[in-house]
Amino acid sequence: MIRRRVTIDDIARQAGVTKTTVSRALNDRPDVNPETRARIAEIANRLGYVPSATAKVLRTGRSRSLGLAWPSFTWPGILSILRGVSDVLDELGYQVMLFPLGRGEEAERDLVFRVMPSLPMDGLILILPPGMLRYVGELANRGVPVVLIDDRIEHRDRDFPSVGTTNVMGAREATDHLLRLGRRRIAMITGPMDQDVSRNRLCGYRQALEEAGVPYCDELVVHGNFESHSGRAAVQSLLESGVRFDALFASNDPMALAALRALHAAGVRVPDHVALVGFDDVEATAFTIPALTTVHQPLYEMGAAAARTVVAAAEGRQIERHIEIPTRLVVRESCGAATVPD
Amino acid sequence: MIRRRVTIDDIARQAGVTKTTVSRALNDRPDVNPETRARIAEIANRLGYVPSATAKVLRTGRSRSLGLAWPSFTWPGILSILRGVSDVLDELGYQVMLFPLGRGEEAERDLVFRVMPSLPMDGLILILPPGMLRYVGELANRGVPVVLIDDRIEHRDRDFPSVGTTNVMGAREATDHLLRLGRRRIAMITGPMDQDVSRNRLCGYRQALEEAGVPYCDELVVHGNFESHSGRAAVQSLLESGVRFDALFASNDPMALAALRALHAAGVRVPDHVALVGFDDVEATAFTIPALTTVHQPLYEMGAAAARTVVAAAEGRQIERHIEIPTRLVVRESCGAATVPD
DNA sequence: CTGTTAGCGCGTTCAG
DNA sequence: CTGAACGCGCTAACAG
Repeated sequence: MIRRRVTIDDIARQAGVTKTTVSRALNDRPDVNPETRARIAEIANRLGYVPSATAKVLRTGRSRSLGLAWPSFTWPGILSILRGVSDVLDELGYQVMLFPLGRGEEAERDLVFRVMPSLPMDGLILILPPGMLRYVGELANRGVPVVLIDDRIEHRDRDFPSVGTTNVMGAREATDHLLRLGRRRIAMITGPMDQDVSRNRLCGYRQALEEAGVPYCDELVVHGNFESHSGRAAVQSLLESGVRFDALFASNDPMALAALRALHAAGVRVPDHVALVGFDDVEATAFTIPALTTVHQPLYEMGAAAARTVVAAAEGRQIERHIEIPTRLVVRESCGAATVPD
Repeated sequence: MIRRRVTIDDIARQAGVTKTTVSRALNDRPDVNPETRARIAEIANRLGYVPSATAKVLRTGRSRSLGLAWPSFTWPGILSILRGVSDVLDELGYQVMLFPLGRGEEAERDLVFRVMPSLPMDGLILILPPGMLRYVGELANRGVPVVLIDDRIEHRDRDFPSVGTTNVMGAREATDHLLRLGRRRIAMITGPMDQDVSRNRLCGYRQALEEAGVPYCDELVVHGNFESHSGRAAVQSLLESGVRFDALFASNDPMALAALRALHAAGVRVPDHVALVGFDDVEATAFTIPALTTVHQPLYEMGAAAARTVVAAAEGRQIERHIEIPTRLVVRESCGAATVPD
């Protein structure tokens, strides 16, 4: 059985006032007689009144809901971000609407020119692969609060605020960890060098070596592309080249996992012969044997920070242009910890 | 610079007609002069008109958007479901709003009594942990289309339609695979026996044995609780009991992964000494050495099916009460395949 | 402290 | 084929 929706008019009638007064009372506005307010609250409650978000939006232009644009196809890490966003927004009383960007550029255009103007979103959180920022700048022009989450880019001063992480420092800590364990011939598998993130992680690696006074050695650095198979290829090429190495730092976990497997297949023992470190802290790293030491990306926290930022912007508060959340080294078994000096 | 929103009134004025006509033209209604229609379309386009979803909802009561209630805290599998839902809804032109249920029962009540009546959702997809179905029945009463996704319950005839999977058959196939490989002493780690899913998977195991004429053996069955550590405990208890076994079927992957590790630690070789199979096909299973054979849960497809179903219901079409999507055995290395007879 | 009036943008009668 | 008038539910001037 479907009964008609209870409106402020119904309450007004029962309370013997106008809907204006009801509206004021229910929204905790000043200038309402405490008694009247109480009476209205009681009636609203008794009638099971629930405000119509739609009508409110139409009138006020604000909806307490945000869009979350995500590349639905990729990468499990997105789940952590989503959780971070969702938890914070839930707490702040905001709703989240999901916009998959799987269709690529067309989807982005749709979002910017059709969906956002149509739907009542107070702001937008973007989780975009690098290079997909074709149209979203337009939103910033239009005054829509937008925050970008990207573990790959450490950019300030772009079109809109962003949340990132410390790729350089993460890589430096990882490398440093290997150095402290006494490893000196540390090989590295990079990501695709046209991406900031790859350059940054390589940079961190070099910094650590330099600080430790260990010479950088070109033949120890092999280029990968963040895909699993390139991790395997990298190991093969290292082994074939005959270059000696006692540690391996892979720029991301999929490559590290593949490397582990390739080393295993070649009879190289981890961590005895070669200590291995990855980057990202994907779920699987905890389950391999040996479990993989890796650099944890604070994705949950990044999502949470982005959510807080965009809400702040939507509510007209001042916000930071760029927030950077530190990575954290997760030491597991693949480095043969135990013997850490300090 | 913020310009005022373009409305049908603006178009009407330019076209020299009323907004009534514009509305009709833009919504592909009959009874509009083709010329007028074309002219209106042209003007709308030129002005960059975007309909206000809010106003439409207020007027029509339908929003082309659905709610997706999810227990944000748990289980990576949720990502696949989310993708399935999101992809289908994107294709059908529906929006998805996320409702985290992390706060538990209170969150559910909120959703049912505050959020759904307030927001203009045409339907709701529920991903709920078993036992959390306290208030949602009320939505069904109110005529809101609701579909439940649950890999754990194979229930028909409940309050609302549901999408599930074939736990019994999946377990039977897994066990059968081990039998075909010549294993006869197949141990099993169950889930918590108060859950349907655990009973079903055990049931599948027994069916397979029976069909193969292999006697069911009580001391080969150890009870776990789906948590990692219970997988380790189960292996320890099997080893300590001294019972001979040449295969192990774990009721889910976390337990299987832990079991792999425990066997490894005890010097038991997988698959040589013991063939191992899990259930769920979580990401990590592909990365262990040996990679884990497991039963794939069609989570993506379940999400997709649920989305299609709830849309159908929202649009007044007839729907099935229960959809069951088959599991699929993913053969990797932990059973020592190769020698499969047929 | 409260009521009157107006309108957010749209779809839908009911007349022509 | 088209227009006039109305209302979805709510908030915001402006009066009193």
